[in-house]
Formats: sequence, structure tokens, C-alpha cells
Amino acid sequence: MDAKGRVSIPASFRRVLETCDPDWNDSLFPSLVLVYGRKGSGCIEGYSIRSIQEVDDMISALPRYSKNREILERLLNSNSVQTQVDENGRIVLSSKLREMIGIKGEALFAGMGEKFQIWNPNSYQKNMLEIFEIIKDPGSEQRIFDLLDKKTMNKNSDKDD
Amino acid sequence: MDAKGRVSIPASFRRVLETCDPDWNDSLFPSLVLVYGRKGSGCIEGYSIRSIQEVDDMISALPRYSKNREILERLLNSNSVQTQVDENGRIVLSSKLREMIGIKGEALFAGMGEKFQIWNPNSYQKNMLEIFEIIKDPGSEQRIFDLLDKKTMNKNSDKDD
DNA sequence: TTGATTTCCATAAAATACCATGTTATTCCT
DNA sequence: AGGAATAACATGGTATTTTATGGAAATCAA
Repeated sequence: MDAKGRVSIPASFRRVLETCDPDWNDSLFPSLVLVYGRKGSGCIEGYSIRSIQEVDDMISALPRYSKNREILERLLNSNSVQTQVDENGRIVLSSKLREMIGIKGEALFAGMGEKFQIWNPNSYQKNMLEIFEIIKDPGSEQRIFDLLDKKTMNKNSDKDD
Repeated sequence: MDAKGRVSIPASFRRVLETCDPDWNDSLFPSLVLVYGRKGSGCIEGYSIRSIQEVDDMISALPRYSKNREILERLLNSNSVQTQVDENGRIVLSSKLREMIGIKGEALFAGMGEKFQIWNPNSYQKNMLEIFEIIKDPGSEQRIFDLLDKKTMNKNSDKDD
């Protein structure tokens, strides 16, 4: 990332954004939505248009004035901006966004299927340590990977965090 | 492996990749997914499309923002790239991937049914020594091979690696 | 104006596609 | 079975395209 906040979106993510933007065609540049503050200001998340729409739809399905719906709207809708990849494959993180995750210089991308995360490398390191801490707990790693086992998936997935 | 990171996939693995790629037909080249970092950066694993899709589908079935799902996405999705065998039966390991497992020149393939591993020969050697260390313990080798016995398989297989 | 943001252009490096060649297996025919 | 013809495989090189990145001009806002 340069001094003006421009970050190059890795090409593989651009491909995802392109195919998941309903208005995209190969003569223009894909849009995406940046959500900040969801991970306690640790990272910014980039959603494809299609995937943010799925999330929005799920929120809309909740009772109109419920507490939960308002919380989700606050976390996801209020703290997000739509933007667009430029001709060089970059997006701009405003100074506000940059200082929100304390990033300057190096930016780290982590792809997660439907979305990706942009981290300050140090915060990412810390986050990985937390993850390792969780799966280090005897039995925990096995339990988590058990979720990938067809036989155990159903009985576990519904009581998950 | 040459200076550009091109490695020839042994023909027998190509046959597996072909039959396990749902989009494959004999006029095109099979895709696969490379996962890095799972074995403490010792090797890169190549998964057939079908086998990685099973994993992805199970992850997608987990609650969207659950801790477990995010951990699995981080460990598996974030550390993988999809690629395709070229007309000469090769794939390219990007410079990032190569330095991740410290490989240059010779690459060692280890087939494992649905997947295979690419090792730096030295790391592979060390890994084999660890395995020999484990089965040196009297009875340990027997216990491990007992897992292959139908009568004991079910009660043991679920606590395996 | 002046500081910031956006658009546009330039370039080096990396990744990709393409082509060439020698070698080893397979097939097929007599 | 022997040997020619064919196909598959392993390697290497070169050309073209795509990416990443930096900077300059143009636009906008305070």
C-alpha cells in the first residue's frame, strides 16, 4: 500500500469480484463493499456484491425492530462503503479506514471464499496466534476439523458459536 | 523444477486429477488446488477439485460468522490457490510458494490417494526420520497398523491425525 | 490557494501461453 | 516376436500478456 492508501487487490480476488458482480462485464471494473469494525477494528473485509447482498437479505428477513436486527444493521450496514476496483486493479482505503486498522505500508490479504480480509500484518499475526491457541487445546483441533466430517457435521453445526 | 517454478506432475497423478475434476474432458487439462502451510510449511499439498470441493461445501454449510467457520476458512481457504495442469503436464509454483517450503531444483512427490504432497527432498527426509522415530517405540508400529484392521478401525479412525 | 483525492500514464517484474526437441512407452502390422 | 509408426512424456526456451507499483497531471473541496 502506498502513501495515498492505494492497495493492489491480488488478481485472484479480482476474478472473484468480477464473477460475483451482477453488473460486471469485461469492459469495466468490479465493485465491492468494504466492511470495517466487525472484527474489533482488526481488519477490513471486502465483500463481493453478490455475497453482501445475501447478507443483506438475511438481515431483512429478521423482525423489523428487533434488537438483533439493529445490531447486525449497525455492524454490517452502517460500517461499510461501496467502492470499485480501478483500471490498475487497486482500491483506495481512505485515511479514516487506514487508521481504523492501523495500517501503513504493508497490507496482508486473506481470502475466505466469499470474501477477503485486509490486515495489518502484525494484527494478522496476533489473530493467527489466537487461532493456534484455540486449536492447541487438546481435542479442540480435532473437534473443529470434525466439522468437516459428514458424520458429525449436522449434530455440531447448529450449536456453533 | 526449473528456474520459473515449473514442475512436471507425474503422469499417474494427472490421471487422478482428471477423473476427479468434474469439468474435465479429454480435450482440456485438469485443475487442482494447492494448499500450503498446513504441515508447518514443510510441504505443499495438491488436492483434486472433487476432494477440495467436499471440504469447501462443508465449510459453507457452517453458520456464516461462526468462530469455527472462520478458523477453517483461515486455515484452508486463505492458504490455497487453484491452478491448472498445462499442456505439458506441468504446474507452476509461484515464487511465494517456492520460498514457503524452501524448494529450488529438485521436487519430491508423495502420492496419497486423493491428494499428493510436494516436498523439498531434505524436508521430506527429516519428516521420514520423525516417522521412524515414532514407530521405533515397541508396539507403536503394531498399534498403528492395527488401525488397518476392520475390527479396530471404527473406534480408532476418528482420533487419527 | 493548497491539500487531498482521483484519473491517467509509464515501467519493471512476474505470470502465462506457445513452440521446439529428445526420450520413453504403446500400438500396430507383418 | 521384431520393428516401424505413433502417442505420451519430460524439459527447455521465447514471446506475449497480465500484474504490481510508482509518479505526474487533472479535478475537487475547504
